[in-house]
Amino acid sequence: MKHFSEISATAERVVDAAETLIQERGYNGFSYDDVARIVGIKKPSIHHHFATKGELAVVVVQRYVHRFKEKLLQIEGSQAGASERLLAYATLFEQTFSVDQHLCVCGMLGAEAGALPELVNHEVQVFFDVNMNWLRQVVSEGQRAGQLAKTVEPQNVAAIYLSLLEGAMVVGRGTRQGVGPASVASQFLKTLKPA
Amino acid sequence: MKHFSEISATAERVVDAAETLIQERGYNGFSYDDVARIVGIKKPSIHHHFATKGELAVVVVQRYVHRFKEKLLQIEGSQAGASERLLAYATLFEQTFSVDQHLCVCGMLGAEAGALPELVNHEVQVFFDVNMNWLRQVVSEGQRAGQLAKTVEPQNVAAIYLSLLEGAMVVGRGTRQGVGPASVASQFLKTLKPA
DNA sequence: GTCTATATCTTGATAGAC
DNA sequence: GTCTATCAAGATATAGAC
Repeated sequence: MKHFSEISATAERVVDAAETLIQERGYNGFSYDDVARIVGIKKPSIHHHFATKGELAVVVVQRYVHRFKEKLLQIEGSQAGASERLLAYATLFEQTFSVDQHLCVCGMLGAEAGALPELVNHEVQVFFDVNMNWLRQVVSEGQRAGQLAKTVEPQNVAAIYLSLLEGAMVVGRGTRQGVGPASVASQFLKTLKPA
Repeated sequence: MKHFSEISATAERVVDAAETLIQERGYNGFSYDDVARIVGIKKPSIHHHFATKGELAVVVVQRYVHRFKEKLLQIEGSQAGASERLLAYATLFEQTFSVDQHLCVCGMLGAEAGALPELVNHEVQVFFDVNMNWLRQVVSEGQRAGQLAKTVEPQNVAAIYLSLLEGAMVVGRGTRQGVGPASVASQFLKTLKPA
C-alpha cells in the first residue's frame, strides 16, 4: 500500500472524497461509485488507485492523523498556556463539525469498529493514541504550572476531554440542535480552573 | 407501523437481533439476512414483521427509549442524591458497553445520521431530548441542594455528561484499551464536587 | 407466519481495450 | 490512467404457495 504522500493528484481527490463521505455517512454508508461520481471518473478507475475499500480508508486515516499532528504542533507554537491549548484543540473539532456537521473521521470509524477491516481499526487506534498522549502532556504541564486544577489526573482529564469532544459531535448530530464541540468544551474547562 | 408493545414474540426476537446488530455494526453494517440468521427464520419472514429496514430500526429505537425511561425512573426511586443519580446513570452506559463493547443504540445512529431514513433520525432525537431533560433536572436539583458545584449551568452540565458518556464508548472502541464510560464519568464527577 | 422463488438494484472487484 | 463490459455476491423487497 502506497504512503499518502506518494499518491497522484487524482488519488488525492479520491482520498478527499472518501474522507468527506466517511465523515457524513460512515464507512458502510458510501460506495466506490459515490466516490467516482464526486471525483468525476468511473468506478474501476478508483480501483486503479486503491485496490480495495479498506486500503482507501487506511490512507484516509493516515493522512487525517498526519494533518492532525501538524495542527497539534501549530497549537504548541501559537498557544503557551494549557487552557489556551485545550481551547484551541477544541476548535479543531469545531471546525470539522461546522462543515455540514461532519464527524471526526476516527470518531465515526471508532463507532463502526465492529464492521471494519482490521487494518482500518489499527490506524484509528493510532489517532486516539496520539491524541491521548498529547492531551495528557498538555494537562500535565498545565497542572504543574498551576494553570489547571489537580482534581483529576492528567491521564484521566485527557480521556474526559477526548471523549467529550467526540461525543459532542455525535450528540450534536443526533439532536440537530447542534450545540457543537467548542461550546461543550469551553463549559467543561470552567471546571478545571484552579481554586 | 405497529407499536413495539403490540408485536408478536417472533417480532420481538427480530427487534432483539436488530438492536444488537446496530450496536455492533451500525445501521448500514447489517442486513435482513443477518437478522434472519440470528432469529432462525428466512429473510422474507423478517419483511412480514417489518416491511422496511427503516421501520425495523424505528421500532428498535422506540423500545430502546422506552426501556431507558424505565431505568431513569428506577434511578429516581433508588438514588436520592444528584451525585448518586449521575453515577447510576453512567452505570447504564457501562452495562451496555460491557457486553462486547456494545455502543448506545442512539450513539451509533446519531453518528450515522447522515445515512439514515428521516423517520429513524427523528426517533433518535427523542432519545437525546429525553436524556438531556432528565440530566438537566437532576443537576438543577443537585445544585440547589448544594450537592453539586454551580460552576456550570445545569443545561450545560447535561450536555457535557451526555456527550462524555457517548464519546467514551466511541473512544473506548477506537482504542481497544477500553477505559469505559463509568470510569470516565466518575473521574468527571470529581470536578463537580462543591467547594 | 413461514416458506421458495424471484425481481431489481447495488456492491466491491476484475479483465482487457485504448 | 481511464474506460466499457462484466462478474459474483449481497442488498432490500415482493409474489404467491403452504
